[in-house]
Amino acid sequence: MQSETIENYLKTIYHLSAGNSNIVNNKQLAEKLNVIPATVTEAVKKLHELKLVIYEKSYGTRLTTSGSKMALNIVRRHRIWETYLANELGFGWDEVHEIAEELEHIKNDKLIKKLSEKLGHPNFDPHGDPIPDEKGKIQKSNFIKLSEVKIKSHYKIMGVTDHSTTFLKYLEKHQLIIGASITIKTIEEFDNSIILICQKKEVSISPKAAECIIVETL
Amino acid sequence: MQSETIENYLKTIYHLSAGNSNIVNNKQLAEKLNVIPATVTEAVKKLHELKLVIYEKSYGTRLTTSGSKMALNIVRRHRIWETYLANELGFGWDEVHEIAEELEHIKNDKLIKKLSEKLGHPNFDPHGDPIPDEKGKIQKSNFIKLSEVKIKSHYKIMGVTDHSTTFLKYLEKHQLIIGASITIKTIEEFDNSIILICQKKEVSISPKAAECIIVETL
DNA sequence: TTATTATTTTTGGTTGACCAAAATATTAAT
DNA sequence: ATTAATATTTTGGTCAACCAAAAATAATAA
Repeated sequence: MQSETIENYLKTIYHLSAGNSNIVNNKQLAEKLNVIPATVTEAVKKLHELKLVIYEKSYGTRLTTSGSKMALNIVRRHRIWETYLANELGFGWDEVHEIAEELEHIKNDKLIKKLSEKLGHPNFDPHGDPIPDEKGKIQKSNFIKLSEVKIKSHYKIMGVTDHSTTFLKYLEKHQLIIGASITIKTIEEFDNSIILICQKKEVSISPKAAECIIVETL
Repeated sequence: MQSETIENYLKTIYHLSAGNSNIVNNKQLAEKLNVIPATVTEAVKKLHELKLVIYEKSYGTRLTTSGSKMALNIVRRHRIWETYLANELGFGWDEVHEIAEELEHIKNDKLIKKLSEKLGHPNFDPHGDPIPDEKGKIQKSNFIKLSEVKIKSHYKIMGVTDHSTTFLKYLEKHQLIIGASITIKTIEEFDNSIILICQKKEVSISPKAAECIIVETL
């Protein structure tokens, strides 16, 4: 198995299992990786052989300790590059994800070390996502999804979990900026839309979008 | 054909034909690309189909205009990255080549543009090799190989054509530094070694090494 | 100009990553 | 518990990039 293929599978399993070692099924994986489920079956069998995942037939796949270590390393590389592109090279935070998808596969520890150094060893990328350190440790915080907030409370927008250009454009349109403080006004009974105050403006956010926005409890 | 494979073939053909459209043969190509000649035959046939090279059976291969354009673009990316790694990230000039071999395949024009911009649009990389501009134009200069110098003349060391670590270590050992001024003392009749003065020290350079060192006539 | 050597090409085969369609499992619904 | 709907796996096959060995071609030397 090619190292880039392995990395893409591990990374995707990691994301789908939400960092924990939750079980991931073939269909989800196939969708994210743009292949058909049959291809995933083949792949996870091989990853099992390599002891990077535990694959249980017709049930699902989860990362082993060493698979998880590798995944965290890829996530680190990705997020370091994203941060570097945004902070040092002046890319917009809606542009960096795509480029980082390619850059993350360059395997040179010294390179990542230098980039991290230059950035002052950041713990979060421009999307607000945490950057694992060299050992894979993630700085955890009291971040929750916007869909989980309580009414009348105050939060700070910290990041997103969807990096698609369409979603980032949506945020821009609604003037939701990373770092902005928000107050939850109400939550619509009808459709669970969240009405919040951001930069003095009242904004309505759909439940789908709220699932993808990370806020910090203030 | 995969884009990375194409790029590696074009780049190698470019280098072996010394920038001109000289004919390159399969054996040379195979050696540089670490494949067997039979594999090269297959590949150049396909590149011919793609109109990136002109391949004449049992004779050799040369770049077409569009193949040359692509090759120059790859060379540009490679050298921009080398320069960036050395100048902005503090890598040694003997380390950058290897990393740039990977980075050169990331296709994002804006990225290279930003890097070049940050570097002040350099025309030469840390090895002294010229960096083609966006249009593929190479800044030419009165550079010659150290093996072609005249006795008693003065030159400046501008770069090398061999980027192997062993060679770069050799240079360091002989205190040959990019940018240093040198004077040719004599050329040994016996073996064509070049005796030169560099940083007040007398150094003897073998013909083989002299082939790989680029100097500028002062 | 033939013989020898070197290079190139052809032929047949492998491996990795994929797919389509058929066959099994699993899960959910009646 | 049986059927229907979903998800998974198996089977057979493709395509790109490679190799080994044999055959063909070209270059060089005798």
